[in-house]
Amino acid sequence: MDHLDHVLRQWQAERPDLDTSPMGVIGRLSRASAAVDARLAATFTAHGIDAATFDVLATLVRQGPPYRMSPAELAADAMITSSAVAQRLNRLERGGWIRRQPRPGDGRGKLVEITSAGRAVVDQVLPDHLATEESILEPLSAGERHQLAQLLAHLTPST
Amino acid sequence: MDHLDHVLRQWQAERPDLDTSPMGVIGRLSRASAAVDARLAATFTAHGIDAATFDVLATLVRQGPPYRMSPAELAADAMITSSAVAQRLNRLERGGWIRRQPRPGDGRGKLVEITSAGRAVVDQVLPDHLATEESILEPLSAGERHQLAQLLAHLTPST
DNA sequence: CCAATATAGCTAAGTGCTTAGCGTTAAACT
DNA sequence: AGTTTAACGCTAAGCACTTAGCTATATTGG
Repeated sequence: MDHLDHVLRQWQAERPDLDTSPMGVIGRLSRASAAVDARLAATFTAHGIDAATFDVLATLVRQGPPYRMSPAELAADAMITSSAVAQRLNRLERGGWIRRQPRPGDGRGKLVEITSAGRAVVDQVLPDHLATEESILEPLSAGERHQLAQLLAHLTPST
Repeated sequence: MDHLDHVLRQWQAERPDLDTSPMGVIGRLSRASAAVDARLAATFTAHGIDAATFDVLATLVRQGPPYRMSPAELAADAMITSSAVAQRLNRLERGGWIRRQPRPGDGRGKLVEITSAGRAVVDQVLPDHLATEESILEPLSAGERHQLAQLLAHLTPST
């Protein structure tokens, strides 16, 4: 009897003419995501950064050498606007974690490169971050995790 | 081969020393939630409102008569701060969708009551909203929906 | 070739949240 | 009873995003 059970019961009493069952799934998805975000944020705060910072730095690291991406690629990867990327990069550049370089052969473009300080942040935070994710998933068996990932993939068209 | 498969492959190449598999589940959860939110938002926009507005009005309606809640209850239900609730209520009150009344017997408290105009908004939007949710879940069978809800509930401690 | 259009990245302004802190009323403690 | 502490709802300020629109460079099409 979680929160969504209560919500569905209320709807059933107030609007018995409607099939409100989809709310049970979508509502739990929304609340699970918010709960997970909150737990991840705590780890980032403990390391003096936030999720947006880690997101950009980790995305650059996982590209492998030479650890460079265009702002547009970063935007697509993080599912945010190019404007939001520009503002994130301003902060990260002020902090000395990334550098902007001109893109060879295209005077419009830039390449974002992580600095050694930025690499160090990822090296320090990543193990803790993974441990937090692992502890979030602790209630699920390996099979259940796989099953959950599969089901979620069906809700995410073409990303 | 979705986006998360690609991400995991990158991590495997760059940091084979770490078990990055939890990212596959948590990442898909995050992206699925974002994708769902975007689809829901489109329906709300089509009706000239946003998710926050619908959230408050629908929460009041599903309480049943007399459709009243305290701001604190609204905050707990929506998982936002009481400050955010106060600002949402300011907008909704300006729009004529809710009323604030003093709480009998407690000079500190208030009771938020939905107006007939607010009820009308929910009556108009709710069927479309449910249709959108249904279409989001369309790739999943009834059994899979139930399974997904169960798995998500395990990730959401005590809400 | 060169004008028209598209692309890349950015700033400015607007929005809705959070944190911090206020005034008011209720409850708890001596 | 009177003082302290807690609870309630709110505003002010700060923050990270969005949308709108800018400049500069590339590409397309007559």
